[in-house]
Amino acid sequence: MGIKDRKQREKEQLQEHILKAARDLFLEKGFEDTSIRNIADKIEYSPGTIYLYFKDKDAIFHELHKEGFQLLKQDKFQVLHTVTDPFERLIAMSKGYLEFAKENPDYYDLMFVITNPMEALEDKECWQEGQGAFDILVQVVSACIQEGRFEGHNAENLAYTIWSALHGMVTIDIRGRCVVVSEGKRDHIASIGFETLIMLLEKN
Amino acid sequence: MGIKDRKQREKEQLQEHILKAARDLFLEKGFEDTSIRNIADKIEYSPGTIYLYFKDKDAIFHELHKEGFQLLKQDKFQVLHTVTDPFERLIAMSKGYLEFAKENPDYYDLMFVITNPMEALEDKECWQEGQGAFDILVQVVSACIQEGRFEGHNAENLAYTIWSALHGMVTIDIRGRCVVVSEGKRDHIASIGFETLIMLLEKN
DNA sequence: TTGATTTACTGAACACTGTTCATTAATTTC
DNA sequence: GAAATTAATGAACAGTGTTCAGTAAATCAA
Repeated sequence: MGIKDRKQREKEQLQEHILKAARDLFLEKGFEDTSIRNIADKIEYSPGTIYLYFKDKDAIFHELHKEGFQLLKQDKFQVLHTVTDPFERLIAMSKGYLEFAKENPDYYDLMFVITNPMEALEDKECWQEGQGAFDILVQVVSACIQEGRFEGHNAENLAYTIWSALHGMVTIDIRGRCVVVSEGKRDHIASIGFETLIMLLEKN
Repeated sequence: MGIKDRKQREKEQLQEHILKAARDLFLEKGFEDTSIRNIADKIEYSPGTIYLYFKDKDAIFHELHKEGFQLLKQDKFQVLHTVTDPFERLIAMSKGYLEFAKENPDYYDLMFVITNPMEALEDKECWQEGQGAFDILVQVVSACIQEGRFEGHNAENLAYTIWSALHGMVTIDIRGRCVVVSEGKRDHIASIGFETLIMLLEKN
């Protein structure tokens, strides 16, 4: 009976259609200005229909948040395998992370700042997407330590601290708090911060 | 003519009354769940009245955001004058910053993460409250450099990087992203990060 | 082919949100 | 006491996420 198969296909197609509309609106107008009614208007369905395909608004943006992590992996973390030296890999990973944030500020906000998509986690102790990315960082730091770097440091602790620094730079920027740094540096302050962080790490 | 004086006083009293209600609700239920109508209900005035005393919701929360900075200064930065050694002062300041965030997560969110209060800046290039705090940090780092520490580093750049690290730790926590660190460390991970950061700085 | 059943979708309704503004009430001035 | 100023109201506007009774179409069984 192929009818059920077709129905299933159609259901997935409309779900993907909703997601595409949500993504387009989100990347154009941001999270706050993307409403269920906007999405419904765009795909020419009634608002109620959205709820037949997604539990609520958070579920939609959780899906987009997952997309963000896929993009980060594909665009920035994939190439890390080609960098053999652990410390070089750490540098490349940090740089890629900052590049991703610069190129996709809205996705970054959704992935690491906005609380809504986290509400859609079935198990709130288990944030797979973030865990995957963090584990890679811990691995890289671990490899550095095994090479004799970062004496006296614990891999997870140091990974967390490096992540914090990078995350801090990005959020200071995307949440409009970088006006405190002198005007000449302001628009590339994350790069400066990155260089400074590497300097700090090199002497450890 | 004392009538104008009294009227002025009454106006300021109601303004303060509105602010108190807003503060109470905000600290109890957070930014998102505090509405103009909530505030109006609490002080037993109509919603329209609020707009006779504040331009809009952002203006109210900009005022609370300012309060947060006063609190940070009084509670955590005031005592720094007693710490004479520059590096010790840098450590004390960082620790105070993290303490403030832990004790006042909602205020922190308003001061450094939520974009709304920034919309109420008359000149968006000039964020006085943040600037004041950042300048103190730059001063402290500067004093360390003058003492011979942090060779090859620029004061503002390093201050920004340290701030980023601390800010990153706080926001990872308050925006629910610290679930990626192993369970045993999770609830005091900012302290661990702080120690790690100090270790990094000590070798520079 | 017809009738019963399942499925898909609608759009009005609910309880909210920030904000505005004509109207009303009180106070102050002349 | 009348006029003018000031303060406060609350309904109205345009929006939000979400639900659900009702409708229409598609599928199934006889």
